[in-house]
Amino acid sequence: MEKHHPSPFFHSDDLLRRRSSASDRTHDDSSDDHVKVKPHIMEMDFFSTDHHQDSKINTNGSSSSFDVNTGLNLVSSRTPSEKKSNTEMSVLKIELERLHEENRRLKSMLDHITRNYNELQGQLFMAVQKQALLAINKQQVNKEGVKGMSSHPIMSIQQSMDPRRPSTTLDVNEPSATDDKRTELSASSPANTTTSTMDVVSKDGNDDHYRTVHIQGKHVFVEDGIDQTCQQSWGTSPKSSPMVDEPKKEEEQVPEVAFKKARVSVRARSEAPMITDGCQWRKYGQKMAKGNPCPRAYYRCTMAVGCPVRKQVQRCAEDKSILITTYEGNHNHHLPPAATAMAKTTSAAAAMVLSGSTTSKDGLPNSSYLHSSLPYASTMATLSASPPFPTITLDLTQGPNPLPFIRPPPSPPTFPLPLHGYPELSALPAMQIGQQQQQHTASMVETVTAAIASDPNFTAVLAAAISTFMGAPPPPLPPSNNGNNSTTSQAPGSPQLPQSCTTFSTN
DNA sequence: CGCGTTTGACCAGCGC
DNA sequence: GCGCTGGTCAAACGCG
Repeated sequence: MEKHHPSPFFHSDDLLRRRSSASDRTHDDSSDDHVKVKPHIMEMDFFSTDHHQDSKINTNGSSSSFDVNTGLNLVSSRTPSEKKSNTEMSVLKIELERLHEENRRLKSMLDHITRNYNELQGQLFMAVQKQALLAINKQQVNKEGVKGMSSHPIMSIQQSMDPRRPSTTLDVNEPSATDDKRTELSASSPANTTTSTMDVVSKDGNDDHYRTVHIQGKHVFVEDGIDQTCQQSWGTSPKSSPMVDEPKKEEEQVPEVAFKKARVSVRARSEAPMITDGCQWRKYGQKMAKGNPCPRAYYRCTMAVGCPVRKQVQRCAEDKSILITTYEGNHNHHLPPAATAMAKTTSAAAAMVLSGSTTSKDGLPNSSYLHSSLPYASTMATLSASPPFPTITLDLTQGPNPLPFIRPPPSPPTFPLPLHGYPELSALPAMQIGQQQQQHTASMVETVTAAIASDPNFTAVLAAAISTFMGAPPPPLPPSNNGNNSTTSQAPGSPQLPQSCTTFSTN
């Protein structure tokens, strides 16, 4: 259905290359001619009306060589206007050459920048998670050392119990404001109306103890709980899906299993029935889901035979303009260039999630959980996880507090978002990284979340990152392979990750 | 005719 | 055990 188009860069470059190839050829010819064919030039000029030789020679700006090469003193037979046009042609060719070179330079620069961006983005989110967890540990230490922390502007700690299992949770800032077992590390700087949230789930050394970090605006909520993914298998139909029995070894790799079986979904406003994410999908079913008048559509990846990746697309019952798409499963093939670009862009960021598992403690849909517990839920992007299917949810919907200047374009949504279309995305992480090295935890978190809040598509890219990283082709394999090598390719050295668990849609 | 979508049937898991 | 629900299958259908 969805056809991916070659990158505009490729197009323009290709065009340029093709255009310039003519000049390349003539250029080479000329040089060759100068060296080797020179003895024959006389004959060629004598019988040919082709002016290439002349123009080549003229590029040297030496009209005398013209006479010498031909030996026919043809100059005298040319009109001044012909000479002039030849000169102009040469100039144009040189200019074309120059542009071609410049284009190549810019292209390599772009590659370089993209690579750097990927790395930095990954580092950024690694740092966010690290800092958040660091802050938790700090609080736990404080909690043990100091009692009555509620007077602290940032921290107040509250012990609570997980419904299923005792766990230590921290409730900071407003202990009585919510019953959620979470810790909020609040940066003190006020008045940032743009908010966005991101949930990061990590695991402790303890196998079944997980920690969810919600980032909302300037606040970081930390949530402890039990990791169910180690005990619970995820998947669709155990009977049918080839992905289930595909790699049975996965079952032995507990943490990876948990991650592989994660889902990633995105809530976003979109009028389009489905979003373009770089993969090809075939609809295989549609169902009416309970509590939602809109049917849920089931799609299967058709980019490779037997690719187990599926996705569900459904409109939100409360707001039909919101499209909820959920990806699950692992691609067993190389991603198309569009998806690969997205994967590259964001794969590093997913390393953050990799460091833990993707799960959360309660079985509630995280969107509702977050929306009920977070004041700006409708305007923020949320990335969360929830059992029984560990699901990373990205909420890109914008509600009563829209960000007028950063609204996504109204055109049909297409993922991955072309980075070059969002130049600020390239600049931001590097900026933030530079700041994070110098600033306090709180301000770092603030910076990060502000960056996320400043552009919903940044979050989209992040979500894409995580989901695509989970489904990204092994790094050593060449990207942009459209050839759907349907061999199950797991990088020998790289962890097995769920592939392309992503859902995208924008306005 | 091939490919993708539609749609009812079927199956499994879960809760009562 | 039964019913509900989610997920998948596969035959029928439509379109280019």
